[in-house]
Amino acid sequence: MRYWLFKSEPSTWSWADQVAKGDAGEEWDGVRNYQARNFMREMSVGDRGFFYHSQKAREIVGTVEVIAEAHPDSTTDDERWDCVDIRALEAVRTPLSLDEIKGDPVLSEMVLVKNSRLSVQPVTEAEWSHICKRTGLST
DNA sequence: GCCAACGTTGGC
DNA sequence: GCCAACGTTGGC
Repeated sequence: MRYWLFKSEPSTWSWADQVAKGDAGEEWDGVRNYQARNFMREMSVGDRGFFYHSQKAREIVGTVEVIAEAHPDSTTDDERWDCVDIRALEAVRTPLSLDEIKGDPVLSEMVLVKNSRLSVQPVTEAEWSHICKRTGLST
């Protein structure tokens, strides 16, 4: 299993929106960046990811599971763009802020810190378990 | 609200 | 195929 991070502006698509979709989940559509798309094409059903709020919030708020492999993005006819489907798994007990991530030696090399503009990105197993521990997630 | 960083587009 | 111009994202 691999680990990822999905970034979203809460005003566009928030954790609460994702939770409201329940186990049926929802397409992670609207990605128009090749790097982010390529990562989605690498995903398998069962992969886990963090859900991160960008802009004003800037914090990890929960975990998600990939429930469908990459398929054409239904919001465009442009066949270049694929996306996966994800469902909400678990909310963090306390959100982990970007400042805390930057200040943590284990996490300061995260893609989130190094390439802040990438909206879908890989997370290492070490980063995953460390964040789960810090935020009270069951992994 | 500003601006740096980055990605994309299009002219040459 | 290079690079300038432009648009977008997201942290501050």
